[in-house]
Amino acid sequence: MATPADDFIGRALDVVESIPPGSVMTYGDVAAAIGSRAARAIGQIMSHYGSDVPWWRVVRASGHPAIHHEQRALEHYRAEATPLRWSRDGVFRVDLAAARYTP
DNA sequence: GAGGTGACCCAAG
DNA sequence: TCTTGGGCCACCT
Repeated sequence: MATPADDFIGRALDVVESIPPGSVMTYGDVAAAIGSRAARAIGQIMSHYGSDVPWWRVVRASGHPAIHHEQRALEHYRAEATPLRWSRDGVFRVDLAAARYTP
């Protein structure tokens, strides 16, 4: 039976949902997890369907959260004790070395 | 069927 | 550490 998760979108959302609290994955890792390299497509999907998944656990390869959503993501990181690296300008990024989730 | 867009990735300076 | 340029993939109209 073809469940919604069989679609590219469903799989992407399923991977994001599988990320445990306090951990994060990069867009590229999510794309690779479903057998694709469409990191950008993940972002597009998140912008439309991310409302139903912990999108804040998905960050760029540099550790920066979804652009224009940094403040919102920060609230979740602090609530989940996600390891962060702060810059002198008040800019933060996720410490992938400690928070990157590898299934 | 084709083109434009995007919550991106990588390599080099 | 930051910036620039090019490339890849999937979605939407």
